[in-house]
Amino acid sequence: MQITIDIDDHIPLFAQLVAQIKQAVLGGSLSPADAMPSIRQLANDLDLNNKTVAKAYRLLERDGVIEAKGYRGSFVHPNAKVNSAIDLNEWALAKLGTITNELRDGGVTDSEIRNAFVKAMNNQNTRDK
Amino acid sequence: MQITIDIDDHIPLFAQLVAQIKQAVLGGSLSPADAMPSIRQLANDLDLNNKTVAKAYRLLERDGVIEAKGYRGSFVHPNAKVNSAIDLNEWALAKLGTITNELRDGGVTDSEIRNAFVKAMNNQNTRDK
DNA sequence: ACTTGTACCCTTACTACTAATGGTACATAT
DNA sequence: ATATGTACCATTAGTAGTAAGGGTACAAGT
Repeated sequence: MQITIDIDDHIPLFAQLVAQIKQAVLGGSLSPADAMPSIRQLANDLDLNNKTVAKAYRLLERDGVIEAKGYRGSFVHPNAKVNSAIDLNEWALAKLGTITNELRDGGVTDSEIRNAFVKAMNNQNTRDK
Repeated sequence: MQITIDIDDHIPLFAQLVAQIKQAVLGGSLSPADAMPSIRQLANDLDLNNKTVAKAYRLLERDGVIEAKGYRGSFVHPNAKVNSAIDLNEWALAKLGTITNELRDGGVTDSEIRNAFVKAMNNQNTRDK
């Protein structure tokens, strides 16, 4: 597994990590059940902060690419290859692109769309609390 | 038509104006074909900036509550009463609330939803240019 | 001349995110 | 003891939106 981080890139560091690890899985250089380097280890190797790597790992686990097993470390998920091909962000982008188009076509202002969006997000937050 | 503006209210001034004018239409104190005060006139009366009133009028016209007739002034729209009951913002809120709920249930992070949203808005902008 | 809506220019103050960093601490195991 | 993922506390700097105000100008018509 080779990972190169470009701190001058406009893509966030954690996102570069996530993308490259998914690529490694898809390319076969990472296989299911392989042990991942520990968060602290990888952060040290790549000269990143623990938090940045931890964030990437958290997202990777949510996406079913790796499995965190507490003190035993993290491992490549059994279904990693399939799950790496699924892009939640693209899904979100497509979904949101569809309605924002619909709203704009309906005459709703960009400002109003943005306002309604933050309201929608806040409603969910208070609902969950 | 009585309008009271509360500058200490958290609701934006232009929004207070829009809401109260719609209320006046629904309540019957403003009827179709009635002449609206001019933007500058109303701004003066309510001690608001021209821009604030102009923004309210722009939104009211888009909603089909008033009709702007250039140098002749603005008038209450023939279908004002029906159109005043339609709330584009509520429609937008409902639409966006549905999608954001769906995305959150799908495991997408709030941050990711927000990022995808701004991306979706930007895509539309570049598409329109 | 005067008023109408409208369209630009720009500025101010505010709000709310984001990414990233740093530090501390915890339970769970070996 | 040591290492694991994880969960808090916090700050810094940057981005991007908002509402509102100020000014200037225009064409269209009276």
